[in-house]
Amino acid sequence: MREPLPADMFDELCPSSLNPIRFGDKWAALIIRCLEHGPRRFSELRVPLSRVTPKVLTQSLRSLERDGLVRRTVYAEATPHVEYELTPLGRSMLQPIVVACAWTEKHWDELLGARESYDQATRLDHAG
Amino acid sequence: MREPLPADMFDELCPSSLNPIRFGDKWAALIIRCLEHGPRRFSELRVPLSRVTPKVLTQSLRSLERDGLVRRTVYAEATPHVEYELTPLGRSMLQPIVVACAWTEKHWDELLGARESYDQATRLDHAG
DNA sequence: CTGTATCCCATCTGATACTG
DNA sequence: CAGTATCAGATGGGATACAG
Repeated sequence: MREPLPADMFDELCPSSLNPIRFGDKWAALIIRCLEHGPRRFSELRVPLSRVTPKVLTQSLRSLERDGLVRRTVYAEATPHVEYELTPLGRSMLQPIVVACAWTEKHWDELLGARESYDQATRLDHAG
Repeated sequence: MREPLPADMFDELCPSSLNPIRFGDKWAALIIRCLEHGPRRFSELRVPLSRVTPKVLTQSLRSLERDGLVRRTVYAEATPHVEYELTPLGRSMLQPIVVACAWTEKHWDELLGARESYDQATRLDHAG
């Protein structure tokens, strides 16, 4: 039995919307990291990605499948289900993702600080 | 006198629209690489980025400036001009960018092949 | 030279409800 | 369980023209 994915796997502030580094669409990198340790079912992915609607999650998975990064397998058994897993190509993408995430993590404060300063200066500009 | 940037610096097929790895907006990574070897003027950047309209180029530069990745300097001399250059933070981003670009370059064919196969299979699906 | 102003369209993302 | 359908909003990007 594999480990369930934790619901708090991703910080609410972490999604790619604030992260300047993006791999494909908004959730692609997070999905790939969810698949790092083996195949996952759709419902499993929904746990850590609870803020993603099923429609968007499907979209994103299809896009990853299209790029050959993820393989989708349907099991038409008594309890039918679907599993997603990384292809070798998808797995190879973990390296640049990890490097990028490490950069972001390391410079997160610097980044937020810069934005704050810039926005404040801009506001003052527009006011005065 | 610094080297002018070549007009064919970027392949038409290369822009981030096809590249699944993105750093910020569509042109951010390309801009950062344009600034790798020193400051550049707006008009200089327009040469290799000829497919980017001035409005969008400005937008993207502002966004990079906001994130503290690029510094903008105005020279109000007889011939006024503006120079953009990487901050240390921006320079540090070169590493993840280079890693990501290396990945994309290495797996480009694989990626395009996967898309083609997927699209073809999808078309057949919808036809038959 | 270094941008801005408008207008517009495409894409992405999301909310909500529904289905084989 | 694993999605799809529909509608809507936000955002990004681009064309074109103009300005300090």
